[in-house]
Amino acid sequence: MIRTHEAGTLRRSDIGTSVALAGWVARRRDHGGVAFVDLRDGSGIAQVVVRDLDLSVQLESCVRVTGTVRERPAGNANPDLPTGEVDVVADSLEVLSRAAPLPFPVADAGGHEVGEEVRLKWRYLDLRRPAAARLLRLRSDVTRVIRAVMDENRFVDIETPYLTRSTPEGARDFLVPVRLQPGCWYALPQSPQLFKQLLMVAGMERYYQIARCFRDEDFRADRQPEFTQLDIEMSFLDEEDVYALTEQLISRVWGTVLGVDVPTPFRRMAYAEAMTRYGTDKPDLRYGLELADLTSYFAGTEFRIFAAAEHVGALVVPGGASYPRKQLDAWQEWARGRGAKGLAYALFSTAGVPGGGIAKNLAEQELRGLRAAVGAEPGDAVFFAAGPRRESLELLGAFRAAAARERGLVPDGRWEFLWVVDSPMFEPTDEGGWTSVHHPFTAPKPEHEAGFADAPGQALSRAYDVVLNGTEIGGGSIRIHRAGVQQRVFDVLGLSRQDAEAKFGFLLEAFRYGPPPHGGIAFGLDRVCALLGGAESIRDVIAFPKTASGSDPLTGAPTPITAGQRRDAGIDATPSARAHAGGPPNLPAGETRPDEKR
RNA sequence: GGUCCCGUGGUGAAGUCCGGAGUUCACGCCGCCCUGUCAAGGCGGAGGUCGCGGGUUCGAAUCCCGUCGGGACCGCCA
Repeated sequence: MIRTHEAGTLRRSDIGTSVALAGWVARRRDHGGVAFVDLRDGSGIAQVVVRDLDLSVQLESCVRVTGTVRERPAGNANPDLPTGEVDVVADSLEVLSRAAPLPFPVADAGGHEVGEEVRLKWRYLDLRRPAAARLLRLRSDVTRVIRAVMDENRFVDIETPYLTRSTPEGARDFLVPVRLQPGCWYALPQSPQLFKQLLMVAGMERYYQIARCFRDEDFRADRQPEFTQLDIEMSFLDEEDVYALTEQLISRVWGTVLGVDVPTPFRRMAYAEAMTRYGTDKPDLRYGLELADLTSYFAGTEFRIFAAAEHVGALVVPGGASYPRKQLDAWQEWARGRGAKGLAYALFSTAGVPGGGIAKNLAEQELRGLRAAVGAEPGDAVFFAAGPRRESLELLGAFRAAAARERGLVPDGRWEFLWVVDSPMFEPTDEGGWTSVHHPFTAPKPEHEAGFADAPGQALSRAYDVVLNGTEIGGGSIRIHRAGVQQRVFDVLGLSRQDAEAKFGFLLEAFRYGPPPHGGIAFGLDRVCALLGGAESIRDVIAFPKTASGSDPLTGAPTPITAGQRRDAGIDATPSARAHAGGPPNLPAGETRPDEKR
């Protein structure tokens, strides 16, 4: 090594030692006769004292310094630095490589944020900043703990293909042309779902993988076209085995990475209860603010909007009576942005009397009992949503989260884990049919196994989601392992035998050979790391993330291809009859083969 | 596919609503001064197609239309 010590490790005990350091010039303070250089390497920063040496070097140049560790003169220690009691008096300073003028300040001078696009274009400079580098190191800590726990539980780490065919998730696939079979395409996996089930048929019993997944859908702050799952599948298990393993994993990760003690077991809540109390299937339990159901309270009301509604829900906003007009209008605008007509409200005066908003539309005795009915205090505001039950609940659920943020009711440093269980197997489609809430291989609860086909809307599944602070960080299910049950699910989904065969015939074939009862779970590793690190976006925990339009400012990807590449890849080729006969084409879910349409 | 916000020297912002000379602030950069700073300090200086195109106007960073890029959200992502 060309250095003897790491800069951030120097302490009083090193005083008197001759050292060689190598790193980057983070900052320079030149007093003429004496100058100070903050030398940064991966371990931290040490101050180098330079006299009579050439310092004419751009910040962020890479340098090697030799010198002696000295105690700083009395009164000159810097308590903000771990190395602040010492400095290195340089006797040589060698420029290993010069830096060009910087596109943005790497050391956070001025305290201002740098635009994300600029940081991503020079991501390698961005990552020199300790705050950015910290998140990648944290991610590495997380995966190390995960692998340790999975190993202790005798799980087998197995890689599955990235060049494959469509899996049954509902998202669009990324496609890869196949030169050797012009006109044929691989799909990148949306998850290893089918492969891990095949591995259970294969008798691997305990599988896990930290797997890249690909989905060609629009972005969000917590979505990227490629993202990472911790993917787990087990044979001969029931839900409790998944819960126990998950809780062990999470408490170890939180304990090791953050030093936080996560109590187990986690709370559990039925899907229906979560929807009713919080208006979402991933409630944030760091604060109260539960929804109120006023449907029966307003059963006989003269107020048409409430009288006509299937459901009248309400949310009390503490202190909301003092909202200025502007804020009340902003909430209306917020609701319209979510496709609602608005958010009716009433304000409780300090005497507890409701007024404002829709109060004038309500009868005397309705107003009199309102505060007790919704559980409001004087000075609070109550907001109403009336309409179809699910829509009303979801609007209030979203409003609950927004209002909690706006009111400052979301506490820092709390980790509220929750299992959401007993979710429905199916939900209605716009076309009047049914679609899987989870995926088509999710087993029904035993009490719904016989009758789920007769009342698909009532059937509950053996699916489970882990929710943390209002974010879904993982989900999975016990799978169907019996052909008859699987066939009845396909029937409910309106999937013909032919379609089922075309989409995942290879899985059904595998299930003819004694598949074990099995199930599993997958965690969104990027989200987990973002939450652990306090990052605002999963982009911050990905080394080289993409922007919202899917481009990478650093490499410039994606790029057009040349005519030659296009020809070689066989993009425009018609698949040969032989290739076509080799198997059904990669088709998006819900579409039939072109030849079946005729 | 839709809604909203943003785009101004290298960086971050103000200026835009209400048109009047590229104006301002902080950081960075260049030069000079400075022997204990740590966001060092002082003095001086350079640096801008106001994302791009079109329109309105005597005159556009500012108003209008379009477009590109970034971000947030809805749809979508089981």
